[in-house]
This record gives sequence, C-alpha cells and structure tokens, in this order.
Amino acid sequence: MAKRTLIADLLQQPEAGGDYTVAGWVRSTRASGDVAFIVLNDGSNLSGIQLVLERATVTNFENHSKLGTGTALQVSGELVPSPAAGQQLELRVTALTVVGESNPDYPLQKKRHSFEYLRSIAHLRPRSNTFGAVFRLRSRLAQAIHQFFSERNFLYVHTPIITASDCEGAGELFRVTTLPPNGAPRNEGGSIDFSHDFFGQKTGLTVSGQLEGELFAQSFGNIYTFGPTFRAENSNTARHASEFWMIEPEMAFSNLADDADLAEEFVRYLCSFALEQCAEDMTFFDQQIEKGLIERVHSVAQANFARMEYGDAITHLQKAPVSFNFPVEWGLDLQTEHERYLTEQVVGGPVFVLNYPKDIKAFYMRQNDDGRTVAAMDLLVPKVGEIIGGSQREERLDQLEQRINEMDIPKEPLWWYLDSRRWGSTPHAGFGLGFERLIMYLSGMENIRDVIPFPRTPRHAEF
RNA sequence: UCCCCAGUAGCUCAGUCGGUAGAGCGGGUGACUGUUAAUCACCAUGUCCGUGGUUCGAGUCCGCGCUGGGGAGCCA
Repeated sequence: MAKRTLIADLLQQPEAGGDYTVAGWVRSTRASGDVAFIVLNDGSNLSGIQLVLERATVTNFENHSKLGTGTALQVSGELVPSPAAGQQLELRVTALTVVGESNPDYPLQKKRHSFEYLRSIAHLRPRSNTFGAVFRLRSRLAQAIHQFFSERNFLYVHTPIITASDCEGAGELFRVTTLPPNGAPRNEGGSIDFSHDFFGQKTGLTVSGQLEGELFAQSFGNIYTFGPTFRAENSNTARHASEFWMIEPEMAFSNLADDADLAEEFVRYLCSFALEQCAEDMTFFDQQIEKGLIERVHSVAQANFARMEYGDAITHLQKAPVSFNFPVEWGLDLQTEHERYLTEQVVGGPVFVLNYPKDIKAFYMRQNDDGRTVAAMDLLVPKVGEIIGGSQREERLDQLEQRINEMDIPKEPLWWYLDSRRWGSTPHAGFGLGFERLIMYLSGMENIRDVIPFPRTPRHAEF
C-alpha cells in the first residue's frame, strides 16, 4: 500500500502545505451541503485529523459524505490551515479509498459509553478516546521504565514464567500441568503424583520474579525484571487482576535507604516522563477522567518523599482525630484507610513507611537489631495508598534459615536461594511495583481492568 | 470469599399507587455553503436478565438463579 504518514507526525509539521497520505478509522462524519468533515484517527494521537471533502473536488461525494463511524480509510490530500476554530491544520482530500467498510451495527458510536460496556467489547475499545490514551500511555511508560534502568546500567533479566517454587507465599499459584484432568497418576495416599507430570514436579505460573532476581543481583550488581505475573486469588476488586505486569529492581551492596532512594527517583522520573512525553493524553485524563490529575502528578514529580518509621506511623494514627474501621495497634498491618490518612492528612504527599513488624512481613526481609522489626518499606501516595513495596533482604544465612524454620516454610525447594547466601553474600535490597497500578495512578483510571488491554480476572479470560 | 447496589430500545437512562413501554443519543429519510461527538424536521426500533410465585392483572411485589458494578479481605 502507499506510504502513509502518521497523523501525529503530520500535525507536527511547522506549517501547512504539501500533499500527504494518511490512513485510519472514521470517528465522526459531519455533512453540510457541499462540504463534509470526517475526523480520522489512526491511533498515533488523541485528536486525529479533520478531513475536508468538497463536492467539487471529491468523486462520489454523496456516499463519502455519509461514511459511518468505524470505516477504515486511506486518503490523500493537501495539508492546509483550518479556517475554523477547533484545529490548526486539516487535510483537504483529493483522493479517498474505503479500505474496510463499517455499518450501523458497529458497537462504538460517536458518543460517550460506560467503561463497563466498553469492557465487554475489549476488542474494539482501543478505538475510543479514553482507551487510545490509556494504551498509548501504557506503551510509552513501558519504554520509559526500560530507559530509566538502562540509563543507570541496571541489567534487564528475564526471570522464568513457569516455576516450581511458591516460596514467597504471595498468593495462589496457577497450576501448570499436562496431566489429564481425570485419571492423573496417584501416590499411595491418593494425592496426585507429579513425578509423572511434564516437568517431573509440581509447577505453576510465577507470582514474582524476585527470588531469581536476587540471584542475578549477586552477579551483576543492579538488575531489574519487568514481566507478567500471575495470581490465582479470588480477588474481586478494581485493583486486582489474575495476570498483571510487575517491575522488580534488585541492588547488591545496598541497604533499605538506598532502596527508598531508588524508588523515589523512579517514581518521580515516571511522573515527569508522562507529563512531558504524553502531554496531549495527560491533558485528556485531566479534563475527562480526574480533575486535577496534572497538578497531582506534577506535585509528586517535584516532591521530596517523606520517610517515617512504622512505629511513628502507628503513633500518628492513634492520635488521629478520626475513627477508623480497622484497629490501629503496633504489630498490625496498615489498612488502606490508614495508608491514605498518613499520605494525605499527616504528610500531604508521598511517604515511605519503614521497618515493619517482622510477623506481618515475608521471610526474606532483613531482621533489624531490635529483634522485632524487619527492613521493609512501603511507598504510600495520595489517592491510592501503597504503590510500592520493598525491603532489604536477609543476606545472613543463619538468620534466613532461622526465619524459614520459624515460619514453617519448606526449606528444600529453596536450596538454590540459600546458596546465594553461602558464597559471597552481600547486603542487597529491592522493591516491586505493579505496572497497572502505576498506570492507574498516572491516568486517574480507577479500574485495573481498564488499563490492561485484555484483562484476566476471576471468571474472565475472553479475547 | 464476605457485605451492599443494579439489570428496561444498539448505547445512557426514566417509568408515579401494580393497570399492558418512553426520552436523549445512535440508526434511516430529507433540509442546510465550514462543521467541531453540528443543527432542524419526520420515521422505525423492546425476550422489561432468567425462573418460580402472589394477583383479575407484574417492568413494578416476593423467592431462587445468572450477570455486572461498588466496598472489604488478600495484595502488586
């Protein structure tokens, strides 16, 4: 097909003039006497471009002035200044080809639809304004994440998706098996004998790449993972999906303070990136999705993140002149309502809460000298609460084994993880960030199902 | 998994006291010399989520089920 110019690039032209070919899908058609206007969008930007069809210069004007929403078109014409308000430039069409027809059954009309309805047509919703903006932002952010770590010489490691370890206990595993649903080989006790399974053992989809990431940090220093993660939890909320993407950096020769420094730099970098590189889409979110979004993201990009000990956070909450639904007491985990109070009311901006009681945190977190806390951190931000969770890892073999025993975790499957503490063990730290939650935070979108192209949630794996 | 709410035209919704369905948008036809998810006129559109019940009569009341949404837990 003829070489086409992306509409986003076309509108970057410093001045009108010149002939161009563009191709995309019709968003709306407005006909008026001898002139018709078509808004054409090719996904490269939010606004698309206005095509002008004049009866005198376009063949088959009668039909072309009635093209329905969703029609795929390729058009050629001259880039001219627009005499009307609403756009600087427009394309005066000289040739038009209908590449793919549409019809009135097209489920996306030129009107506002509910997100629930659009979710039911996830194969078509990227052609809408909101989802076009969301998925452009998602793509740019993914690249920005790689850029951030690449600029700092972090090694990008692909940790396995199929795993035999459920060490973190981060959630229910999706089973991976080739055994027949009925008639799987059994042990004497009646349980399934996984030694006959494809991998010769019980396997599932990964719930985190962290443990493998730690191994690579012990070779390359600074590393990160960025890939899909799976949890078979029956969570029915706007913040959970069964399949989501996670970013997990890990740094050798580093402690909890270094970890928080990296997390702060990372979040501020991504906020600035979105504002600068996705300006048109961010303006759309600010106007249509969440009023004040740009100001909120801007303030985070500028802020120095506060740091607060868990114990101090508890004191703040106990002194709070509001009543919470959940109890506040040293030793209990913070609920969303507590997290939001801390970041929104106490601090008025992003805050790290540091050094949590060891009994509410994972086995691999480094035990502090006080004997009752571990070097864990959560980054809390206004509106959503926790956005990042991380820790300094326990690098001392004795303490790690002791904790594994205390928590009644099977040690044998972790032999390789423990080996990393046997030879050349180093203090190291890292964190995890859910990619979808980042997109929600930067776009103002409130449902995780609306920031991932084809969401997988309990009872849903369509498309 | 628990609690709450909802399901009516293609979409967004209204529907009073239980009396047999109605707006906008979208669609069709036409008008209009530059529109901005145009405007104006006319036209068409229904398994009222399913199922059982109460009733002379159910979109409306009740039971059960299904689906969706919100909140919580778990967490990222």
